[in-house]
Amino acid sequence: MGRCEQCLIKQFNNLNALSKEELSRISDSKDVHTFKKGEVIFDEGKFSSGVYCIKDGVCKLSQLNANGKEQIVKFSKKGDLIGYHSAITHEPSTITVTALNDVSACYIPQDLIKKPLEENPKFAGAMFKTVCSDLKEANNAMTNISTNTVHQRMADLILFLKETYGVDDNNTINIQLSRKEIASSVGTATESAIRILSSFKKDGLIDLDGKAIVILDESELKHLAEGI
Amino acid sequence: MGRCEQCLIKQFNNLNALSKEELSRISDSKDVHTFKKGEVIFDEGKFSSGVYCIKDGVCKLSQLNANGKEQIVKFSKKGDLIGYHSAITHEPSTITVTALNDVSACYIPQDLIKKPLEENPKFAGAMFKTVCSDLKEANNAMTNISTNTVHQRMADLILFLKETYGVDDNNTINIQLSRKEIASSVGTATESAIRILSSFKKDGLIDLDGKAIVILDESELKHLAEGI
DNA sequence: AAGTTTGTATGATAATAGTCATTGTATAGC
DNA sequence: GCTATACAATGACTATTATCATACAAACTT
Repeated sequence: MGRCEQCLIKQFNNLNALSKEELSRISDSKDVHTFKKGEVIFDEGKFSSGVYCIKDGVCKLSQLNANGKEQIVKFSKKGDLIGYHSAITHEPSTITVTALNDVSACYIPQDLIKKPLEENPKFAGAMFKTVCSDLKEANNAMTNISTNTVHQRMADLILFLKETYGVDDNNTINIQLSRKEIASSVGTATESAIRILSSFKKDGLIDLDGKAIVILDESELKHLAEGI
Repeated sequence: MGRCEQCLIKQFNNLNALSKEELSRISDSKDVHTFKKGEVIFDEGKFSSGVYCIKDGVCKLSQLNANGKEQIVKFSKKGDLIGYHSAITHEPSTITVTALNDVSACYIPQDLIKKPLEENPKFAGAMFKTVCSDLKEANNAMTNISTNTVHQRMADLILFLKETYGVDDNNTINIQLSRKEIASSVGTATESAIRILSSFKKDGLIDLDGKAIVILDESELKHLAEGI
């Protein structure tokens, strides 16, 4: 197993603010976990006893309402740290994290994160900024869901997926979600999500090939997302 | 003007984690600002050059979408610190803060907050927990807006207002919002909010007297909020 | 390979919520 | 106190979105 000191993933996250000694201590105790597509990494209501640094793969962070409807609140990918909430607040997790494709992640025991958080201002400051940014995104999502139509949010999601995960040579988005997952992210019923994707295809905005989404008219999608 | 060292408000927030020296330095530079009902404390898109500690009053934190629809993302009251986002991230504010009634707040210049944030782990840790808690609430709100009906969210808001601001001897909620503000918090149109409040009154769940809301049947409101 | 399960697609319909219009009612400014 | 303005309430109507039903396709199971 590789050493954290040499790991390139941390260039993408706040662990690069740690000192050599702190990294070395983490490297001695960390453990690489792998999760198959669909597997739950940790569960709403339970304590996550540590923090995961995602090495590869994408996962969804979601919540269930009282009637069992799911809302995806965030996607996390390579470089993201997940599970820090419990480590900071000593409260059970309020979200479930599920692998969307095969995920490998380094598990870092809670203590090894908490100590630098208390003693290393550079690391603490970086983490603080990350949470502030997450909060900003959550507020934006709330306003988006509340004030925009499902059509707008669908266009917005497609653009977000392109922005975040990129496209291949054919302008096909580099991540494949099920229709149910798309619906849970947009905040609508699965049937509505399917219908809107079909109408986007009919209107020449996108092409659909199974779960793959090809972006055909990005500027029109942008107009749609802004409600024009 | 009183000294921060003696101020009782800080018992309710993270400033109590500051050292005597830090508090004294803040006290020397702080400034009490007052805002009339409806006045904007700071604006979406602009930098807030400092942090406010609310001494008295209630304010709303809101965002506008592209079409000018408002979404209230949070209420803040006595003891809350607002405006820390810009101080941490050096980005313009993504929310507008507006006084809902007459507000007095101590303005603390950015530098005096940033220094303890970097050097005082106790204060930094407390602030970190606060932002994590805000994030948790924002995620819950997102799921609530996305998966619950307007009726449920209205019942939820009424219970939240009671929980947060209390009720007087007649079970009247100790804060008065306009119908538009209620609608912007619930995430619906003003007319819909009015209609739902009227139906709650008709069903004996609440009583309405101008802007005042009297809670008559709390347990039924709870059932409603949970979708039962 | 056949059967089972899960996911996708679409029509029909119903529920929900939004918009527009109108009237009445406070509230603020002069 | 009176007028202008904003706020509240409600009806009528429309638009949006969810639900239910069904058909078909894809992906596992054994």
